[in-house]
Amino acid sequence: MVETKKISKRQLILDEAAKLFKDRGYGGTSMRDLAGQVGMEAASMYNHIKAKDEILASICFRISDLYISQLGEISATNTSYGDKIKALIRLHIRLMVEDGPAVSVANHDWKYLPEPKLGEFKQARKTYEKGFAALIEAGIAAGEFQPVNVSVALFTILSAVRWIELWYRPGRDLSAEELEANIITVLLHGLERK
Amino acid sequence: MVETKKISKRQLILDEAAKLFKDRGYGGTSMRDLAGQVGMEAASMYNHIKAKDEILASICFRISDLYISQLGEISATNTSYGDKIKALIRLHIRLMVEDGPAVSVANHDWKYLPEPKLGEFKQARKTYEKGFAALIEAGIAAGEFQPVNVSVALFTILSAVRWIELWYRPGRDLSAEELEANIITVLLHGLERK
DNA sequence: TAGATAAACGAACATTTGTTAGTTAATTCC
DNA sequence: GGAATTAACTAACAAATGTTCGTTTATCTA
Repeated sequence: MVETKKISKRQLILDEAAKLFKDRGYGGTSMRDLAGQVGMEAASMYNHIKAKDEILASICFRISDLYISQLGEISATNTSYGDKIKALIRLHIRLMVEDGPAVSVANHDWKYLPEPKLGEFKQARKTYEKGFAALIEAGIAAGEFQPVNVSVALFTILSAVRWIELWYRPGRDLSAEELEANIITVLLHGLERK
Repeated sequence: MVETKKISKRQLILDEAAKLFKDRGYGGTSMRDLAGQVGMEAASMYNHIKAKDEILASICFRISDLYISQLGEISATNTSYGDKIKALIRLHIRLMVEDGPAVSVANHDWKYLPEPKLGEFKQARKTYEKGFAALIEAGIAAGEFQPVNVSVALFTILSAVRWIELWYRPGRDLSAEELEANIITVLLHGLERK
């Protein structure tokens, strides 16, 4: 038997769902829309998934798990806090470029998760933010960073990389590497000349 | 006749709509939900508004008009480019704090505008971004700013202030003024110590 | 090859959606 | 005070929603 289906039908549904959710939003995407994109009838999809909101949950938690595990690895490295922050910024950019639609859904449509999934996701996000903030705080304590409000710095960084999804298209005049370098310059060194 | 209704019923509908759209999204908010919040039946609202998407358009264009007119004023002032950028950052923060729900809707739900409104809004946004980018470019040319990619700087700044909506609550331990000062520090001077 | 499982289908379901129609009560105008 | 306008209501609409049902077709297993 030839190995033609490298990707499961379920994964195909999740991938197409991420694209549609990103473009039209969760509520704006009907199961019939999605089925049309996948190439089957809406009813047939229920052989592979349990419900519409299970699709959403699958996408969101895959991304949040990824972020949290990566944060753990980066925190544990033996480098300066500046380097850790840079690594995190690079992680965000890389994930956005490589897994754009899913990241976008995890950023915007998570609020349509039904309880108790909603609470779990919020907690996961908080865990990530806490870990990120701890690095900034330690960097300030070590004298590496300016004594700026930690929450403000955290969200400024998080949102700066989040915007990429709405703007960056692979194959723009800017490579992913240049994108990283420029964002890091602005965030870590500032726009104004010293 | 006593002057009790300082605010029109239409404006009340628009205000409540902005809050609901922000929380549940445009598609996630039904006209019956909105009517319940306003305090009348769904059908009654059609005495004050033409259609659901007209509500969305009203909110979005009020905000975009505001931004564009303010950008014009700030551009025309006789100050350094650093000061102009700071003024714009302050404008974003102030609008977000004072008119949060509407700004949030203009940031997220504009994509559900039907044509031709959608095209008009996109153009308005592009106009604003062009004007903002021109200031950054001029600042670089004048030697005030680092020679960073203009688009990256633009979107890093725009998204940094956009994040406030999801995080800042008036009456937090941080005042609006401190918020401004901290964000400007991070964006213009950078996180790292010089 | 026979039987079992997986995966597709069309049809129908109960709700919910935005909106309109027709009507009635309140307010304003002359 | 009568007429006209405004703004509210109930009822209903057609369309779209997520999902289930029973059935058929394809695929794998023994």
